[in-house]
Amino acid sequence: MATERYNPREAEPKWQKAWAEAKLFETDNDDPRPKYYVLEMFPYPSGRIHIGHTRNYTMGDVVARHRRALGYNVLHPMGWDAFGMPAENAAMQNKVHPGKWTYANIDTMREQLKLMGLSIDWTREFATCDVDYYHRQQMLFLDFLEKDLVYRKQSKVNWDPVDMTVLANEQVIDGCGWRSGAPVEQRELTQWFFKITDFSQDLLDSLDQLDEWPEKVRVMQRNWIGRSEGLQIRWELDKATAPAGETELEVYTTRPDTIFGASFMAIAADHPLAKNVAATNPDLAAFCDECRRAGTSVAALETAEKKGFDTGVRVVHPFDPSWTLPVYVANFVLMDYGTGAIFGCPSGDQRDLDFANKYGLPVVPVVMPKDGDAATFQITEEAYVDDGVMINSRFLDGMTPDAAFEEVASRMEAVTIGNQPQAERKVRFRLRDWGISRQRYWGCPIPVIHCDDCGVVPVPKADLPVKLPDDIDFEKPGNPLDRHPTWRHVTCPQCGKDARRETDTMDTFVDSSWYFARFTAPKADEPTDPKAANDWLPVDQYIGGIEHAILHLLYSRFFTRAMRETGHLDLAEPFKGLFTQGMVVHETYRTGSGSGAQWHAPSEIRLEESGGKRRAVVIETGEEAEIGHLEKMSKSKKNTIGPEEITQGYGADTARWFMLSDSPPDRDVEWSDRGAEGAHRFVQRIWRVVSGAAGAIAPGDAAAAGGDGLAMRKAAHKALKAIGEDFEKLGFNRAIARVHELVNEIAPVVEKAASGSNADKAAAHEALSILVQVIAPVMPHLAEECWQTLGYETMVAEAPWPAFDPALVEENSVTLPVQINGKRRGEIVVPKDADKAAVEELVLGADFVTHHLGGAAPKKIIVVPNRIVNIVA
RNA sequence: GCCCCCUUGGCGGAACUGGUAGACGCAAGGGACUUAAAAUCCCUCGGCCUUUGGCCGUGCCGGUUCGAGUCCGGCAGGGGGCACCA
Repeated sequence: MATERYNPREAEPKWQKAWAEAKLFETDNDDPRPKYYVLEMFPYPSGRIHIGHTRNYTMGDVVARHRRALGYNVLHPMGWDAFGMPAENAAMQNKVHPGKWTYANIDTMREQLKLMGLSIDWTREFATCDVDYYHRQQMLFLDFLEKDLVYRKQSKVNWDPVDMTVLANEQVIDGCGWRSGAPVEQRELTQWFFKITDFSQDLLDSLDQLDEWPEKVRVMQRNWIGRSEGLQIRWELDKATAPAGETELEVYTTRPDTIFGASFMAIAADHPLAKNVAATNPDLAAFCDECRRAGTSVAALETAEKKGFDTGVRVVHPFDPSWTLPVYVANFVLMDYGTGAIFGCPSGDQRDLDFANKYGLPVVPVVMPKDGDAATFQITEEAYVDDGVMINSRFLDGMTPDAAFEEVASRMEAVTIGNQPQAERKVRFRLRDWGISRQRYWGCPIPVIHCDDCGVVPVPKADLPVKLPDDIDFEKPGNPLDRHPTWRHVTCPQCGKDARRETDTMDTFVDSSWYFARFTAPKADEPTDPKAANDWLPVDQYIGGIEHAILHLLYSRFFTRAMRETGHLDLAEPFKGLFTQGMVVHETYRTGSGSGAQWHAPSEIRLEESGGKRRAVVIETGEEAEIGHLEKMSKSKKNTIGPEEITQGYGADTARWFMLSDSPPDRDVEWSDRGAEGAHRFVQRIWRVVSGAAGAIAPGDAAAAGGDGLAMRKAAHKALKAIGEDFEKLGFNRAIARVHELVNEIAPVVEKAASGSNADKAAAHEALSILVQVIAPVMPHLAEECWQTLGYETMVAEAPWPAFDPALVEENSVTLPVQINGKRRGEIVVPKDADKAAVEELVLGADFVTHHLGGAAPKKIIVVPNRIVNIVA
């Protein structure tokens, strides 16, 4: 039967309209069926969607459609992470209001997303820059403030002295501001912080329960929280060298066992002792300034050359009053960590060793391998960091480091100096409180007022929202909120006098730390409807990029706990299942180099192949472009493919199918036109198989089918079982491979069945129905078209997932490979679950076995039931 | 610098919990159909050899095991994160 080609340009809009009219994807909170919440990390509205974005929405959509078919009440919402710097950059460059720019982008991107046929409940959509949303975020802030989860303290920022603005780490390039090029300073500002450290231990312990998270994300979070058990030690300053008013230096260490290997103390440039000495020592003051000019990021500090400056101050060793050690200011010690001071043990730490070698400080080995020789064991270029035995450590000699730790700790705890023990055991966390102040316009205003008399006064809830003013200009440097003529002037809600609004806005990570809760009741007056939040949360399956493995996920875990303390919901962990997907990458095309470099979009390029070498030619100019590496799709490198380019040609289903084929979902996938072509061929093949047979087959008594018909049913039911399991494990690429296998198996049989018995026709109808249902989550439009063609009157999007017949899935015999000495020599067919004795007998009777054994008796026969046989000769 | 991940044919990848390495797809080559092209269908497709068979082969070196892509130790290469990008 001749059939027309499947036309996605016609079918896709048609079915999207049909779904929308039937309101199939609008979710009712009161639906009594079991709930399933699937969520993809919402996008930043940067301008246009490219198919890189759509891959994870497609994954979520497959999960959503599959779960819906399994009978769940599915929540699958979408929104916009809409505050942030790019809007301000656009405002400065294009003189367009950040809000206007953002909402225009959202409109464009929503339309693009809709082309993909995602089963999203659009009635719940919001953007975090909607006043309705940030109004509720301000309510949360006030509740947190009341519960003592928010406070202010001094903290450092990257300050651009020319642009008069605070810079993000990414805006600091080689120590200079990206726009002004001026050297960046570190400035202390009073800023707002969330007390995430209140939950350090709980955030750490609860990771063990998140067993549907990738192990690597849990490891990253564990390291980030960084729990350590150590000793806080007070070192007495040598009176002859101590500056006025200073008597001791407090140091935190996780290795008190190495105390006899100590050869120097290192303190942060901002340590009070450093500041004290610097006041009378201009050279030190200059060195401290230099340290402050380095970036604020750990990576910048750690990769910078290790430098120190001797303060001249000496400390006295706690176990030897005659032993003094120098105190250095060092550029790798951070005031935020521990006490801002460490003792350096060069033999046991590579960084300390490098430092000691540079400044000619002693290196005394204190731990050596168990079988080492204490008399000759030396450390010169490489520190010894492993376990072993203590040496050169007086009363610790011969102990393990662990025992030495205990010994030092208990001796020092027992010594009292000035009414306090000399040392204290302390659990510390690397995790720092979350600084949320941003000196920017395009963010959620922090709802407080500064009054000269009353201090910091929260904005009364009745006065919320504190709205961002619309009339702003980005012409001048600095924060537009600061220099707005009227916005910041208010009366104090407590005393009625003139007061000033807080002009800091919130970190955009705050916006994304509770949006998943807001989706459960997006129109509620309070931040959440606690019943809806508790019913829906935790999110059953959260899908997003690995780049959010630490901050976004940790902040959201904190927020959920804080919202529980303030009564907005009643759970601790927001995301039950987490999946981190890979990116879609594409090669880049560049002409010119350096500052004259120009990037070209794939659509502007023609690829040629000659002599086994690929060449890229710019179509318009004929110029050859350099083919660059596979990179994440980005606007700046122009290596993006938009969904329209696909939907206008092959259709959304082809793009969805291609993006989930081949590459496992947690790895990157390379977009290639050939791959997309291949995916589209398969779309047409399914259409051909289904539409070609549909008119000649009909539902009926499929169970009566034998021979090919039975084989076809077995193939379909086996595939159905396997694909269902793959979808549950998010094994989309495996599911797709199985669909290919299924089509390969049934296509020839279906054709014959069209002219066969009624039982064969029924078997073909059943097999094709199963095929259509298993492809429906990935290729929903094609599936609807096929479903209709097969004679169904309802849509496949609302059809329940079919059940496989266990009898058709079970095999009663199994092919066992037979190895002799670990090499495969042949195979035998045995009944399923045959016992070992029977298998051994069969194996020993096989020709190829007797041939290989050459008459000798086997030493041993290993039979792994239903798996393999290995004969040891 | 620290932490984490990855490495299997020409390419993307499959292989459940240590049990037939290369499923499935892409590309390539050959054939059928066609006046021709597209589309479609069929065959071949890790390497080597003395080819109804055999040897080698999962980044490299070593180990555990009857058996290792999978586990352990070491090394190399590539990628990601590092607190104001989102």
